[in-house]
Amino acid sequence: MSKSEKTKENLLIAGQRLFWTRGFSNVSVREIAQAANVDVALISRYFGSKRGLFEATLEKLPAIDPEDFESAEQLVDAIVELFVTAPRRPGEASALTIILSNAGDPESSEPVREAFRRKWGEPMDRIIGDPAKSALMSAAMIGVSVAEKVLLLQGIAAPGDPAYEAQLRAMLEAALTFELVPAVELA
Amino acid sequence: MSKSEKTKENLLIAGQRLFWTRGFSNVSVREIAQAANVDVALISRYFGSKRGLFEATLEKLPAIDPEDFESAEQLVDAIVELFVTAPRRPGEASALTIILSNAGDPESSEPVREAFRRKWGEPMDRIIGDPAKSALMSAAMIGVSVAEKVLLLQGIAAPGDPAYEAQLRAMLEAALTFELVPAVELA
DNA sequence: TCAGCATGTCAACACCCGTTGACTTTTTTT
DNA sequence: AAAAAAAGTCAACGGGTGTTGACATGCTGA
Repeated sequence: MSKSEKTKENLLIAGQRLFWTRGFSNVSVREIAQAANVDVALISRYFGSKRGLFEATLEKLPAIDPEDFESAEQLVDAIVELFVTAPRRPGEASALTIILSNAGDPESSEPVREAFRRKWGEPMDRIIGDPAKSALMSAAMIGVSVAEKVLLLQGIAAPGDPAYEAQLRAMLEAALTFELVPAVELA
Repeated sequence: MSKSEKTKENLLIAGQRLFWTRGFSNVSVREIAQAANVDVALISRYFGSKRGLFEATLEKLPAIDPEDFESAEQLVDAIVELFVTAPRRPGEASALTIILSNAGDPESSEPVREAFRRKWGEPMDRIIGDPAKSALMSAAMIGVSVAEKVLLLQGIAAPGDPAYEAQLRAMLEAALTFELVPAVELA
């Protein structure tokens, strides 16, 4: 790897960590440069602009590959891994945090939305077949994440709790079989 | 109403509209002042600071009163009204949008979280009895809102669709009866 | 060795931010 | 009508923002 490739990589890693947790507008280029041990000017040089670096980090998001799945049920495991297990590994932020921390900013929410659609939304639609159920599963994951990370609600099992993953899995399966429109009758 | 009360009111209305839709850090005091036809300096004068105005707008959020409910089931109607019907009235932003558009900003997410807890979270806990189910209902509403407003997912019935409200109601009722930990068995 | 390119450094740019204090205007009270 | 209080105006402050271009340094091939 050439020298410049190495500094590009450093900027990407630092940008990823900061952008993904605090959102585009809440992180400054100088802060990223300092975290990457690199001069600020190099961000504009190598990525064109702050936004360019942001979009480059989005490219590093893991994606769902429809080829890997034969049934919708198999998807649940992958989603739990992608949205819950992986983010807990050191250095890997939650994909959902990105969505949330950029929700209010029109400039950054658009590339985030596009990345989500391309990397997860469309593959999930393809696997599940029904866009409504696919959307509902996304909604379930997002809802729990917001409740846990933003509102800091008690009651939902803590992420450290071994029951947490099972609970999310159950919610996803419920979403998968949830009868949409008209409303279901419940006891 | 005295003259100053009127301009305070104008600032609150403008701040409400802008803060609640675009988030604290994505709105400038000059923009609010212009929208309220008022000088910028008056924000600091009347509310102490930008943050002071922000917190003052949060006080105008509608609240849930436990006195009004005898059963958890009655709550579903109120939540749908509060989070779905009311925001569609002109000038009233969604309470959920506030949560989302401030999720990435540590400074503003704290007062938002506090307001949420005081106005909705605790009353809901009181009515439902089980904090886990209460949290799950919040999560359901949030998830659907993010899917609809942020990710712009297709598949979930559009807000204009008469089926939309019934669908949300069904989701809330499902959350209310959803068996948490251990995972439920589904067909 | 020296030219040429790649890479990194630095200071400055124009701009926007929230906040402040001195000032003028308007309203109310004496 | 004069004095006092309230309300509003304006310019400037220090500081942070992303971006740029001139310059210095490093490395590489002729």
